[in-house]
Amino acid sequence: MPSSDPHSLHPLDNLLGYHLRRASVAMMADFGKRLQAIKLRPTEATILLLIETNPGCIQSDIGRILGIQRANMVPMIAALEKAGLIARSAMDGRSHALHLTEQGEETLQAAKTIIDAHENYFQSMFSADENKALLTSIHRISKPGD
Amino acid sequence: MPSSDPHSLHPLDNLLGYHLRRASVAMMADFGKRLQAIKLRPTEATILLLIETNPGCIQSDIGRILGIQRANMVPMIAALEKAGLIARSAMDGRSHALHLTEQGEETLQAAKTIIDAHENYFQSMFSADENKALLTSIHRISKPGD
DNA sequence: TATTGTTATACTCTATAACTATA
DNA sequence: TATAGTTATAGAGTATAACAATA
Repeated sequence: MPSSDPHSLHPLDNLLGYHLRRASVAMMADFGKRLQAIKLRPTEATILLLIETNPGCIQSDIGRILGIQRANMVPMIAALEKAGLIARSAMDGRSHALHLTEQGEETLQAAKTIIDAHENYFQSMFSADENKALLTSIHRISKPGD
Repeated sequence: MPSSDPHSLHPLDNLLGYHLRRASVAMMADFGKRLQAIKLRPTEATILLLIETNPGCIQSDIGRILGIQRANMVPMIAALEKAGLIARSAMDGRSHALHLTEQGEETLQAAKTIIDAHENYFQSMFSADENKALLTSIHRISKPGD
């Protein structure tokens, strides 16, 4: 096998997909660990952020934004309601508007502090320019339509 | 709430961790879909690459490199052996050297063609300079020690 | 006819604890 | 004492199919 074979020497080294996965796992692990302090999981914190920005949205909206199946949204929303962080009020006969409770807003503020610390921890690995370039590039990969 | 709140307008837009996750999921989905043609899963293709580059390695080595628990390596290696893609030969009484079979080498070559197409599909979103910067940045996040 | 919420289910991936045999 | 392989098990996350109620 020729030594110029791009897979030979370090077969994973130039693979964007592999390192994207490892980086994502590393950040998710750090985020999850930090969120344990307020008994939230990463997806739950993300849902609280979305409800704050889109009060009155329905759980199917959130599922579409986050790429989560409707069926899998059910236990997540139920858990947040049971924990007293969100409230549901009937819109039509089939959908319920979602809002943060007072406790949900308080928890979200704590989550935001954690998110900032977590993001700063990783983003401080890079210069401002590197950071902007990195976010722009990753956006391009993750955006569905673009 | 002040409009300068970085979480308000598009609460996920500036979150590196969120977009890293979405990008990783997008690439993994594409990779997995392409690999179905040769009945491999992403992790299995990665293991074949590592065995080719490190013939005679043991499954615990692979687990350490990929961040997979020893217990979870067992069914993966067993499946690759059952599929006739790898062979095990006793080293000591407790560990087995791993090698690709002929069929395993053939399958790996097909996997490499798929990997190249998959990587090119995503890396063609960027210029050569952008690509290098992106890989360098992601390496920095995913590398354990650095 | 399409959408919302729901249940049930299954499959993958991951994490932990314990055991054995070997070094 | 530490390591390699293994088993069993439990917890997430994710995917599909089906159904009732509603739009």
